[in-house]
Amino acid sequence: MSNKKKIAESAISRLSLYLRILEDLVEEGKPTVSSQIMASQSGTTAAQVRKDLSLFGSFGRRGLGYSSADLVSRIRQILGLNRRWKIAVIGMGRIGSALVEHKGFFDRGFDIVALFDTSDFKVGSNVHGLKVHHVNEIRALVQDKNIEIAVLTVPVEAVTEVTDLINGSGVRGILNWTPVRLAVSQSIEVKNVNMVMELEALSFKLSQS
Amino acid sequence: MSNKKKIAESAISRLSLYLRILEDLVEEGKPTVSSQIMASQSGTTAAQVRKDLSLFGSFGRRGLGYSSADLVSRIRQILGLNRRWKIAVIGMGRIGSALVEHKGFFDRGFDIVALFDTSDFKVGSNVHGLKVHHVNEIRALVQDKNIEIAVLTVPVEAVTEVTDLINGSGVRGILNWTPVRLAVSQSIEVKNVNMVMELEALSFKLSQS
DNA sequence: CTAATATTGTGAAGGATTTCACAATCAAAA
DNA sequence: TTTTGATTGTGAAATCCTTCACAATATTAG
Repeated sequence: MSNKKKIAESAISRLSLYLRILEDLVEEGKPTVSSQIMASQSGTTAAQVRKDLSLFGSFGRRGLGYSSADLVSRIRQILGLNRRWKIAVIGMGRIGSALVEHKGFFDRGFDIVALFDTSDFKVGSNVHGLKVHHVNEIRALVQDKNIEIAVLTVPVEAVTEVTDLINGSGVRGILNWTPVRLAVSQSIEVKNVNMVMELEALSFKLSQS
Repeated sequence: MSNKKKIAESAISRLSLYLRILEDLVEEGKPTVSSQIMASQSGTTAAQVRKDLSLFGSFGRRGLGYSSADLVSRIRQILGLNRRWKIAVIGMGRIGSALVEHKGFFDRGFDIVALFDTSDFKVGSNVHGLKVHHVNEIRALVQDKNIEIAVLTVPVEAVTEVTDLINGSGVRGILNWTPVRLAVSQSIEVKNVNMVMELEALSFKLSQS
């Protein structure tokens, strides 16, 4: 499935947005939708919506618009959401545990199937019905349960140890909550989420005006 | 302070990144730093680093590089971090409460000074030493405490009610954790943080390869 | 004092993304 | 059947962002 055409990151996150909007429209019983409607609901332009979709094919009908239900399944297909993903959460601090108990992931196709921590105090305990394992067991459990994505919520001090364990474990993607650039093998996809950086961007904008 | 020159979002988040790197370098006692070092530590190019900085002035010395400490204070100035920001967290679910207890915000200049929720069950309780107020009190407390930023972690059903209360309350920026586009007055800056969208972007990349 | 080496700041080039604008197509109305 | 109105898909243009490349400037060594 090696697709050569380069797709912009920004196009992908808009697709994610369109998907949510379309699902709502289907729920509301709207059978068709125009690029204009999607644009206004997602805060972009109709041309942008059409261009984004055209990167992957011609899904609409001229003069008529798009079938909402069809577009939902097209976008799910494009984003790789026509299946479920197994994920591990590494780091059972406050944020890690809050994420585990968050229903939103399951609802959208992501199953949290394993939890890890470095502290002996937490290892062995239960979070939301799942046992917390020691990070040393990452490799074994990833292979055993076919886990492809790891959500990393450990403290900065633990990052080196944990990334070493993740490398070569079989994990293919990481959602990194730590404020550290991860030193992982090139083949692992990393997405960084950084609350403080977002607040700093807000701070910049507020200082401008 | 109305600066007309348009600065790219991406440049700002890199600046945030450089700041963290520079602070570490100062800590390590490195008095100067080159664009090359900043680049390799932040995963970009030396030219990009210099261009980013040059958007705001000439902070280095040819042949020598930049003074780490000076650059820290320049970037803090640029990002509006030469002051503390007061923030409110609205929505005391699992994620909201986890954020409140997270030390990282305080450490980097953001003080959580008020908490809100819609549920009578939670209102009146204490989270991390702060009383939880009813969202109806948003306006009064924002004005009283001079709060400028709100972090929104309420469930989707509550978004409309809460954004109505935020509009005109005096809040100037929102860090929005809900998967909903907020209908707020144009003068309010919104930054969206969406865990599921990040996972979907990972899903896309993993499906490509 | 001169040469060698390091490194910034920046205009210009190159590349990527967004917007424009319009032919193509469809349904419904006349 | 023809016209009208809606709407897509997409090259081309415009805009935005990144990279290149080099003059300018600093230090150090000889």
